[in-house]
Amino acid sequence: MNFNEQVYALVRCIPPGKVLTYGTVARLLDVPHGARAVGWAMRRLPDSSSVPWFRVINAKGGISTGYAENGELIQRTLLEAEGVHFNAEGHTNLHGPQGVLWKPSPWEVRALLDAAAHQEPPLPSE
DNA sequence: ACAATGACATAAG
DNA sequence: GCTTATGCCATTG
Repeated sequence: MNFNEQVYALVRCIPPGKVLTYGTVARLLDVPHGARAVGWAMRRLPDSSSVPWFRVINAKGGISTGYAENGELIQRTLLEAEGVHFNAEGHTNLHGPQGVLWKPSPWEVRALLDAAAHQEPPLPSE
C-alpha cells in the first residue's frame, strides 16, 4: 500500500463539516513529518477525483492551495457549503468550541486503512 | 544513488 | 503577526 493511497483513504473518510491538516494526516499515518508528502498526494489528484481534497488544509487553518488560480476560493466555498466557518483572517477555527478539526480515534484510522489495504482501490492518478 | 521540488510544519529573528 | 531558515517525506529526472 503506497503512502498516497493511505492519504486518499483517510481523506475520503473525513466527515462533512470537518477538516484535517496536512500534518495531522501525516501523523495519523504514523509519518509524523510527512506533511509535505501529503501535500504532494493532494496535488496529483484530478479535480474530478472522489477524494474530498478540499477538507485538507494547513496547520494555520487556512487554504494552502496553489493548484489553480482560484483554487483557494473554490476550496473555501466548498468548505463553507459544509458549514465550515472562515474568519476575517481567512482561517478556520481548528480548536476552540467550534473546532472543525476531525479527530478520529486511532482504531478508526487503522480500521479504514486496513479496509483500504484489502480493497486495493485503483489509484486515481489523473 | 544524488539532487531538486512541493497544496507542509516548526523554530527563530 | 510576518519573514527566513531548516527539517521531513515521497516523487521525479
